Amino acid sequence: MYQTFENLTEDKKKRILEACIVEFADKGYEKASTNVIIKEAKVSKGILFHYFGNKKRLFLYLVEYSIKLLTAEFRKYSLQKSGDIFDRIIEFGMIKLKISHAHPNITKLIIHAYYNTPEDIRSEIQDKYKQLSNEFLPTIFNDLDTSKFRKGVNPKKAMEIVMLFLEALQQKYNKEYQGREQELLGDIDKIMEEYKEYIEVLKYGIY
Amino acid sequence: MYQTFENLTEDKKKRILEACIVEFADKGYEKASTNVIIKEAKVSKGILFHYFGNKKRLFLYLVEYSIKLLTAEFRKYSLQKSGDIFDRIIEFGMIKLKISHAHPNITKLIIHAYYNTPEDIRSEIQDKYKQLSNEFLPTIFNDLDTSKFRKGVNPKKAMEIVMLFLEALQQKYNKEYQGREQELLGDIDKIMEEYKEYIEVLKYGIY
Amino acid sequence: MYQTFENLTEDKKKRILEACIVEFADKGYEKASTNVIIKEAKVSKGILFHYFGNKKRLFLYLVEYSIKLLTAEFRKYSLQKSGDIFDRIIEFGMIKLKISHAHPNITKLIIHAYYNTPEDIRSEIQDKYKQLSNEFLPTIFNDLDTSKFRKGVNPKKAMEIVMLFLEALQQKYNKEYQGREQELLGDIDKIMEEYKEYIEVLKYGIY
Amino acid sequence: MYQTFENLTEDKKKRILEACIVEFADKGYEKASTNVIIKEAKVSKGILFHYFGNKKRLFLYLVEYSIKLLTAEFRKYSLQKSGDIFDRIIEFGMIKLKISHAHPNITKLIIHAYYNTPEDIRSEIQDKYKQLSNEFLPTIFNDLDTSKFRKGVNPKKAMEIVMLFLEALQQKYNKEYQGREQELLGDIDKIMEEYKEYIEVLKYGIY
DNA sequence: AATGAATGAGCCTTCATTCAT
DNA sequence: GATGAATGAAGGCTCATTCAT
Repeated sequence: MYQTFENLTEDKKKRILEACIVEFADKGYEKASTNVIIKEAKVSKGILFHYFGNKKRLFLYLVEYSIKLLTAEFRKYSLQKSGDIFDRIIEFGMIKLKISHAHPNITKLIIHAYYNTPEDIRSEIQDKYKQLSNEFLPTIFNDLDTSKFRKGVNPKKAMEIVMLFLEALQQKYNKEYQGREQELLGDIDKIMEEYKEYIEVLKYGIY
Repeated sequence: MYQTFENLTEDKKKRILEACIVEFADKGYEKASTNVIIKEAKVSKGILFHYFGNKKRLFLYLVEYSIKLLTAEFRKYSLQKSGDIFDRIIEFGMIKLKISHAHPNITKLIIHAYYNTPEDIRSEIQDKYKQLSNEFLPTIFNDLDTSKFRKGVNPKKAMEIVMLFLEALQQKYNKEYQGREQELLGDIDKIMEEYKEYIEVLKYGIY
Repeated sequence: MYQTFENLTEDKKKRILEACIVEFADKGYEKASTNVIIKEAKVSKGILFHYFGNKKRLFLYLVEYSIKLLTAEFRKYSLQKSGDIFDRIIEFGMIKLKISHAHPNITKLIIHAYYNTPEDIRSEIQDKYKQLSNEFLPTIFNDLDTSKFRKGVNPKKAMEIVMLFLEALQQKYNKEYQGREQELLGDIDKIMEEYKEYIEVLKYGIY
Repeated sequence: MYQTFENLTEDKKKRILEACIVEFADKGYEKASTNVIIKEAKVSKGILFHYFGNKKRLFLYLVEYSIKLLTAEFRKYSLQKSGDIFDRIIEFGMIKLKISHAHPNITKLIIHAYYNTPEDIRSEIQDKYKQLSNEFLPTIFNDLDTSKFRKGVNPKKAMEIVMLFLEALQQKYNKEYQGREQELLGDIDKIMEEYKEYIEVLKYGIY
């Protein structure tokens, strides 16, 4: 599957991928138009479907591609294996923000795919997301030093709270900067400050 | 705006609203079809556009209507003004769940509108959401008894954390029950249990 | 169903019907193109589907229309109620030929529909054909005078033979004149001669 | 023409032929897809067109091949040269049925080709059919013992009637079993019984 | 000889919106 | 106010055929 596409010259592959990602990131799955894509990528109608079969599979491919790319990006930043869990979390959040900013369209596409998954590829997409968290959550929570936790605090629940909270925070920023993503870069310092402040409260609560 | 529609007989208004809400809740903004709506509502094509101008303004109207309706529902449950903030939050969550269940389509539409806002009415929709939270957040956080808060905990930030967390939790459940909303009812007790457990950890952290 | 179309002005209806019939008669169901039809009929894409829903239903409508038209044509020639069965059959065959010639495209469409029925409207089309034969076969075989039949000849089987034979003959001519229908007119006398000769043999056999 | 194909290894030839026959028999000429064929036959797109030029010539080749195959099959059953003509005809019908059943796809393809010939190879296909009947009709009608014929019966016309009738009968069964060809096998005895009965009437008529 | 990537016209159908009545 | 016929661009997708390799 997708073999034909993978074998293309780097240049053409890039042209097509870029056109697809921009279109899907911009319009979301339903409104994205294969016509716009082929025009932008300067390829024929037939060949797009020759590569990807149909729109759904194309989208699935893009999600997969995006996740792989983001994964690779994450790997570049090797998290400190030791240290305080909240320090790690803060670091993790910063990395996330940086990557988001380096690949705004990929990020947009991924977010879109997460919240508006086309019904009949939902499970496949969810699997891919699960893989992603399976790889990175352990990195964060491994060797968790629970000795500092207050008595009566269930470590598992505590970490779930932290994760849910991080997600909500990310989303808050996504919504806030929707349509003016470029401004996010300028505000990164401010954001990180706020971010740390939040974490500080959580940390204070759990320790 | 919408005046002609508002002046309709209660019966016709209801028929149209119901048809619209079901369709938009079911298919989302993009895929919702005005054809389906007019067929279901038994009105003519022309009149729908006469009332609402275009699909976008129709959707905007529905969002407004839904928010008003949910607001009214919330007002029925007058939160205890005093008492522990976390007790209030738990109560708030329960009310939310109950209302969600009493108006599943309205809830669906509202969630959809929040996450997939059509670009050119985004700010208008976001305004409406802001009004909503402006009315209810104070209800929860008013007369906040911060005396129990641990020293060094910024009450405002603490409450923001709680709110963000609640939102994330809601979303977690939305995703979990996507496509099988009816099962949520049966699981309500389990959900409330988990909900309380989470809150307990947060509470423990802040007090 | 089809009401909207039926209410059109005679002129427009005719234009559309003509375009449809020519296209379907010419190309058959699968290859007939709605694009060609709308271009020929000078109507918009949307309106064709507004009238008929989809290609299949359009075809079904045309079959129905054609059968009605042919039926009406047949009725104009009131078969002599009495007289020898074979005389009636010969007359019937002549009428058939004449009508075929007066409405070559309708005939073509009908034949096509009979032998290449699109799978999922097959039963509906077959029903319509059954109605047709239900109306006219009795006209021929009513008050059948079997007194002249040779002993041992099962009248029902004999008539079945005659009918099957007539059909085969019709088909033989259809195939023979395929693509040069206009020449059939010139050959009608010759054909009728041959036709009578065949019937004569059958008659001779049965009496 | 077709030389390159004929020179292929038996195995590859068979693979291609089988794939083509199944596809054309199943879908008919128009809807048959060369894509399906090459996938099934495991050959490249280019080579199929290299062998056969285009879809039409491919189909023509298949018709030719099928007719040759059926011819060969017929030859295996050498009709009794003498004996009553109607006995021969009954035997002929039985052979036809048996062969049909032994090669259902070939039969289907041939029937389709007969009734839905693509316009611009129509005459070529009709020629091939003519060859077929030219070979076998004499087999049946040779040494026709007309002594038993009733006076006044033109033997040639009589035989034409019989042939036309046989064709009509075949077609009647084709239509009857359209879409449930496999059931024909179970009904073969019943069919042969009916077949004989019809012939009996004809025979009775002519003798 | 053999491959299969590439083409682009064509397919049927849906859509929000307009406008004469 | 109310109707619904009419528009035609756009949708995803398929197809036989070509051609560089």
